[in-house]
Parts: sequence; structure tokens; C-alpha cells
Amino acid sequence: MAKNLVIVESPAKAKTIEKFLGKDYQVMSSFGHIRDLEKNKLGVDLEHGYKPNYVIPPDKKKVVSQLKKAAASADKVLLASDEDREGEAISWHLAEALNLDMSKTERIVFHEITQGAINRAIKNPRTINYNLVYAQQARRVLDRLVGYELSPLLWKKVKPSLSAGRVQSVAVRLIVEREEDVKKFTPAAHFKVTADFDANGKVLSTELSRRLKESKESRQFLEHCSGASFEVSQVEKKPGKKSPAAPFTTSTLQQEASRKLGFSVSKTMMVAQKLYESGQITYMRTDSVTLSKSAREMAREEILKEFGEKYHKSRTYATKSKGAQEAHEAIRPTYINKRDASGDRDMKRLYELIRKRTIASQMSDAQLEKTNVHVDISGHQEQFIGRGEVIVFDGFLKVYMESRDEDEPGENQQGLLPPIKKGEKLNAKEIHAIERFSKHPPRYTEAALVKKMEELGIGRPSTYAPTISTIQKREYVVKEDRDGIKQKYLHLALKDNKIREKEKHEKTGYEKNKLFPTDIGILVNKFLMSYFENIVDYNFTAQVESRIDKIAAGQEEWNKMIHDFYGAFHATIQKTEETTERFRGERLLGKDPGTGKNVYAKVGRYGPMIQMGDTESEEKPRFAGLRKGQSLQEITLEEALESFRFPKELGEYEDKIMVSAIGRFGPYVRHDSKFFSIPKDEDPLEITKERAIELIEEKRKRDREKTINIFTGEGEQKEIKVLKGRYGPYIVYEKKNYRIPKEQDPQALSYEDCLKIVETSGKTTRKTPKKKTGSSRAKSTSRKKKKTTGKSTTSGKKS
DNA sequence: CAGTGAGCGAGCTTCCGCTTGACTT
Repeated sequence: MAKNLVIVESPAKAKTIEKFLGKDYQVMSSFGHIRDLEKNKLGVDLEHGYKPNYVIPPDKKKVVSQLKKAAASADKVLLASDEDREGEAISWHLAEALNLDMSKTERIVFHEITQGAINRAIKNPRTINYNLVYAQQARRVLDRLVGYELSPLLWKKVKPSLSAGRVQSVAVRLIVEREEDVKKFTPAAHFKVTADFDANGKVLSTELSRRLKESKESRQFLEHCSGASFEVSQVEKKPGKKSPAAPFTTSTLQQEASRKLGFSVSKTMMVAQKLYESGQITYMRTDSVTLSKSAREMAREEILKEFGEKYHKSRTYATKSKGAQEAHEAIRPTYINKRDASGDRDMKRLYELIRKRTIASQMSDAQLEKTNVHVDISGHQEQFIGRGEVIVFDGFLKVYMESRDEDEPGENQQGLLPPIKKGEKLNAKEIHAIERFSKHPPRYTEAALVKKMEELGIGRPSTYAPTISTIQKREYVVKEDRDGIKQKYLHLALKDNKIREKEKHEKTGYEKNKLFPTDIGILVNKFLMSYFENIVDYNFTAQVESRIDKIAAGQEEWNKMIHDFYGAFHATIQKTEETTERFRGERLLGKDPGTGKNVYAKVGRYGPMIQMGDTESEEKPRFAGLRKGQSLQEITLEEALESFRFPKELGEYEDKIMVSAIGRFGPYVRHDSKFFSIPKDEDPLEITKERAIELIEEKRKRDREKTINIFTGEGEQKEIKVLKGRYGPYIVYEKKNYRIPKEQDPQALSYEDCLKIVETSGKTTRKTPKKKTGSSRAKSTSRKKKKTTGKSTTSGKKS
């Protein structure tokens, strides 16, 4: 019997709603978009109204053919992709790619996966909203034009394989500019004065109402205090309250998982994906803070059961972020009464976070009482102030408290203050004046960058994590720990009427897992800021979005919007290409005292480097890559000259010469045409003959340990190695790796056994792609040898 | 996967947003 076919975007969703729909419905998944602009070309016809050329990517062929088959035998096809721009486009692409009969096709949408919502959706089908499809198309084409015209310009002017785009380039700009702010920053010193008073046997800790500027002023103040008397002049109490944070979106989940669990952005998404696939949480890529009615009801029951009526407050939240499309619910447990997740430790921890946040969002405010105690100082107009905060009613705090980023203000206060009355005289036990320094703005963590991007409306829940990995992969930014610097500070203390003064040291400015721009990132940003300021403008996306909204509302043609943008943009591309030189960030460091040649720091084809001598001169210049920790901006002539002490001869070992140098992958020792890496915490200039021999022997030992067997090839035979690696034993043959089937004992394999394994698994890897067999970037497991995709008659669009 | 870097010129790289596995050394 023919069924109705429902197509959704995600297989996990398909599985869930299949249960609600009964046997007349078959539910399948499209796995996201099924068509896209062709990958290796612009894919946009500039001469004919920017007509997009859509193709089915190789990894989607299988899904599309399966869907096609199912659609052909179905009574009716229901397109149930998400109700946003991208979702609408997916439905349209499905209709096109599957060749659907539109008289038997319906478009349905639902925001939550419940029986009621799905029934309602089925009863209220609509047709495809072409305005939304055009809006998505405009977004897609614009991003393609920006990315595919800017990137090649970078290859020419800066360095091959770089990339630029509407989203990633702004992310890089944020990090570059924050680093500039950090570098520009000069810490200002001040003295923080605190006093501990004896309040009827208990300690009252207070801080002076004003921070003092200098050590002299602090000294004078302490001297004054040593003879002064102290009296409580005021005790004020005011009520306060705290409210819970909204349920999680992708962005806030990434931030909290980073702060509370130390997860990277991509780790959070991987763990959340596992929870989603096992049916334990709702969809994890969302910009919505909305909880469905049934979810709020579940939360209410949990709260009543566990804490009682007093702790419950039904709340709805409104999204604040720009450009939110709210096709899904907030991230929450599927069943809020399920206390613990099943799965590994990370899954359990993330689930607990999500569950607590969800429940807290439906709980009452916490009621606080804030107390400020003012202490007068005789003969001085400043006061000491003690701040206390007591929780009168804990409310949602019983369950969950959102953490703060380091740049967000927080009051330093204590809990309960000792009982104290106005007019009471106090004795100061100790008074301290400690020198403090203002802090530079914090560098971004991954999660803090996501937060900023969301504020600017740049990127989407599905792209935050990939964007962050792209800018790291391009080596525009690096995630690093950096050691702080030792800072000295002055500590003045008044105790028992004696003032003591001490110079102390502290480590400050330690950075963990922060994003730093690289030389390349800084240079590319400078290039874009010079010639394409509008693209890296923080408001560019917002402006684009408002035009796209007009398209979605049917008030503007999508290709008119593209045309308005493209004219000026393309002209700038051409002009920049023709009129500018290579953009190398070149700095003349000085002259080499030995030869009198100029020494430059600049970016070359392989990255930042030092050049000695001029390219125009007869003699070829010498080159050297930058070493770890060096930067184009800061390297000095002296440091640069050191790099030319490579390659450096270290002496002989086993009758072969040893040489240290710095290569593509960092410093190394070469011996007998083999390479031995120098650990990155060692200075390659300091490597001695003895240390080099150690490195060689250590590497040999490691190799021996991972070797199971070696067959040295003779005559026709090639060498075969059986090794054990991270993923179990494997075979190396002609520089390629092959996995050994589980049932075979790697120890016992003969040469012929190995060859057999190589041959049988040979189908997965192709060596040299002949012409253009499409981008076989991953291992395409298709057994069919496809002919080249026909000669595409490249339309000579640019004459 | 390792000693590059100028220049010659072939052929390659690249975007953002939807969504999961297949596979890694």
C-alpha cells in the first residue's frame, strides 16, 4: 500500500515523529541541504541575473536517489523542513531535485515535536513560500560572491589558500582588534584600602570608599588611621532580587559549558549531538529561548514535587539576539523529570547543566537582603564600607546560577555581616593598602567570541563552531595558553599601630585557552580593512539582513539586491587586483653588520619569514622562517640575524654528519637524511651534539616500540612495515597506510598476507586524481569508476 | 610531511548554512 512520505531535515527527528504519525506515513530525512552551488566554480551566472547553478554534491547523491524512489511510490509528499529561510529553501530544492508533482506535494511546519503540534501541521498544509526561498538564495549567492572573489584576491596579493568571507573575516577582525587593545593598554596603578574591624568578637571586613592613587597618599592615610577612631555612622538594609537566566540557546550553552565545564565550543556541540541523537535533549542548534507549553508543564511538576509551590513561577522568555529565526525550541531535556542522562561522563555533565538551567528558568526569583555598613574615620572625610548580602529566599538559586565572564562586572561582597548598630565604636584590627593594576580587556575565548558574534548577528547556531575552527585552520588565529608576567606591587599594612611596607610579586595576565591573532591573521585583516572595509564592517551582515527581510516579505527582487551590492564590490576587486602590489607586511629591520645587506621581516608564500639581501640584487637573498613565539610585528634585527645561523653543523654521529635547522614543521635535526624534531620548548640554537644524539636515539626507540614487523623488499618487492598506531595495528606500503582486519594477528602476517590486505582495501584510495574527478576530498567509497563529469563547456564569461 | 621563499607557469586553494557519519595513524 502506498504511504505518505514526510521529509524532515534530521534523521533523529524523523525517528521521533514517525512514532506520532502511524503506519500511513513514512518519514525520511534529507540530512540538511541536498543541493548547493557547484563547488569548484563561482556557480553564479553573472550575465544572466545572477542565476545560481545548483548541483547535488557527491555525498548527497545517495540520499537524493533514495528520496526520489520513495517519493515516486508515495501518495503524497509532505515537506516538513524547518520553518525558516534555510528550511524553506530545503523544501524547494527537494521539490526541484526530486521532480515532485506539486499537486501531490504539501509544505508543513511545526515548532515542537508533540502529537498535537504534528497533527495540527498535517491539517494545515501550505505551499512553498517562494519569497523565503529567494531570500535564502540571495543570502547564499551573496556569500558565494564575497567568498569566491575575495579569497582568490588574497591568494594573489597575500598568500595562497587563504580565505575571506562575510562571517569569518569579521570574527578575525574582532580578535585582531582586541589584541591591539591589549597591546595599547597601559595598566594604571591604584591602591585598594581594606580594613578589618573587631565587631563584638566577629570580623567586619570593609573597603575604603575611594581608591587611593599613590603610595605616598596611602602611607599618609595609614598614618592618619593609626591615631584615628572609628564609628559606625550608618547601617542600611535594602531588599534585592535575582532572576533566572533564559533556557539555553546554542550560543548560551556554548558559553556556559565553556565556563562551567571547560568545554571547547566544538566539544559542546559534539556532546550535545550525542544527547540529541539518543533522544535525551531537544535540538541543539537553535536561537530560540522558548519552551513549549508541555515543557513548561513538565518543569512545573518537577519543581512542585521537589521544592514546592513557593519555588515555581511560570515564565516565558523573549529572544534578544539579532536575526533570530526561531525554528526550534530552546535546548532542554526531552523529559525534564529524567534526572540523569545515560551515556558517558561528558554527556551526563552537559545534560545536568541543561536540565538545571531549564528547571531554574521556571522558578521564582531569589530574594536578597543587602546590608551596607558605613564606618566614619575621625578627622577624615572618607568612609570604610562593608557590604553584605544575605539570601532571604533562595528561589531558583537552589538549582542553578549562571557564571560570569571575566569582563563582566561583579561586586565583591561577603555574606552575612556581624550584627552591628549605628553609633558603635570599632577597633581596627588591620588596615591594608595594596597596590593594584587596572586590567587590559580580556582576550576572547572561543565561547566569548561566539557571544560577540551573536550580538552582532553574525553567523548562525549551526556555524559558530565550524567558523571558529575555520579561522584556526587558516592560521588566522591560534588558541593558546600564555604565561603571565611577574608584576611587583607594594603592600602597606597597619597593625598594632605599626606601618609595615613590603614589595611583593605576583603573576598576572595568565591566559588560558584564549584566541590570539597570528601574523597572517593580522596582515589579512589589514588588507581587508584597507580595501574592503565595508565587508568587514560590523554592520555589514545587519544591513544585508534587512535587505533580505524585504525579499522575504516580497518587497524586493532578490537579484536586484545582489546587483546593487555586486557592482561596486566587483569594481573594487578588479581595481585592487590591478593597482596594488603584493601585500607582505614588510618591515625593514636594519642591516646585517657582517655583509651590510638589508634584513626584512615579511610574509612569503609559506608564511612569515626573514629575508637577508634584496631580491633585485645580483646575489640571491637568504631566507629563514620565523621561530616559535616570534612575530613580524615585534622581531628585532638581533633576533632575526640569529635565524641565519642555520643550518648549523653539530658534528658527526655514526660517521654521518648532523645538522640542525628550521623547516616547515619547526626545528629539527637531520642525520643520514632522516629528520628528528626538536621539542618546541627547546631553543634550536642551543642544541648540542650530545643532545642531538639523544634526540636521534629517542626517536629510534619510539620507532622500535611501534614496529611489529618489517619486510625489506627485494627485487620486485617493495618494503612493507607492520606498525602499531593510535587506532591499532596497520600496514605501511608505498607510503600509504592500510588497516589490518580485526580477526588477523598482525604478528603472524607474512609478506603475502600483507600484500593481500593492501590489494583488497585498495579500492578506498585513489592516488593521483587524473584530471578533475570532482573533489574527492574525502575517500569516496563509491566503487563505480565514474567518467569525468563530461566536459563542461566553460563559458568564457570574462573575455 | 621537512633544507621552500624572487620568478617562470601549470594546477590547486575559497564562501555560509543545513545535516551526519566514515575514517583517521
